[in-house]
Amino acid sequence: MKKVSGPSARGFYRKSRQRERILALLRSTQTHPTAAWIFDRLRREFPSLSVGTVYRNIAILVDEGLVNRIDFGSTFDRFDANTLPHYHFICEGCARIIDVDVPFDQAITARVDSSSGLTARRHEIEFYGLCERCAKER
Amino acid sequence: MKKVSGPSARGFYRKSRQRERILALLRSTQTHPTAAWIFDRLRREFPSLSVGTVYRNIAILVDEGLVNRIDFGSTFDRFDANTLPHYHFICEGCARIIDVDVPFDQAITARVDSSSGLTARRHEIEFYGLCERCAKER
DNA sequence: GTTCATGCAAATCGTTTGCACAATG
DNA sequence: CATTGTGCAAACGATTTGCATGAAC
Repeated sequence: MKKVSGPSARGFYRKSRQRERILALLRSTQTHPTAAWIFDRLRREFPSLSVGTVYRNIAILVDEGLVNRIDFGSTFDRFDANTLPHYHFICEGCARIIDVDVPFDQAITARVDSSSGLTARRHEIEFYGLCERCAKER
Repeated sequence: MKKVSGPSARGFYRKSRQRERILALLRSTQTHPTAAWIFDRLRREFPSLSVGTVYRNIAILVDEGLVNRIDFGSTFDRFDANTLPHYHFICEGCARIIDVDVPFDQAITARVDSSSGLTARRHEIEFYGLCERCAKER
């Protein structure tokens, strides 16, 4: 249970044309692209681009705080037999997922204005921070 | 952009000792196990257990609504250059992720009672439902 | 000139699947 | 006995990594 931080917070990165373009691409769209999508787009400009470069640069951009990775801080699926509505706390130190006793608030789902064309049926909340154990270790 | 539903909602599953134990295991813990963790535990009881069986049974349990899969309905990572706090809408029809204009409510983070030992620093919300396009197709 | 980023390809890792056999109903 | 579940191993798909070369500073 690890794999939480970025590539290496060494702080200094040389600039590269490829990374500049990846960031520009991500900033130019409202969608939430996958690495494959980015690769496909940029291949036109950089005919010899490789997927490794895309992944490495995304990791750097995430490390720099310019881009967010949308996941649960975990690469593999997790499962939960608690089928009652409840929220999760994800520890940024150890990646544990913990049920929180924050009351489930069904009214939040209704905050999505249906005039947007979106029909929200449910919602989930994840809280991020440090669990007791990890908070002490720092 | 697909892969949204379960194995096959054919509705009938024979019972199996392995699946019963997987469900019992998931119900016995507050953690949110990965398939590997389950496999490792059950290997003791079923020395010839295979990972395929674990995955197949989890899929069945999810299909039956007895277990939830914790992910974003997507197998690959997605990225977002919008670093301002905002919420996401995930379409259960096409798996698209859409920014919603629900006002960001920082107060929600404070709902995590610090007496629980958890230190929440931020939160995220995902709304699930159907986007305009998918709602029409049904 | 030294260091870091790139391209290429192979490796890794979580998950899925085809097949022959065992268990269920 | 007809069908579904299991184990095994191979296949898969997304992501990562080692290495030699090229770009950045």
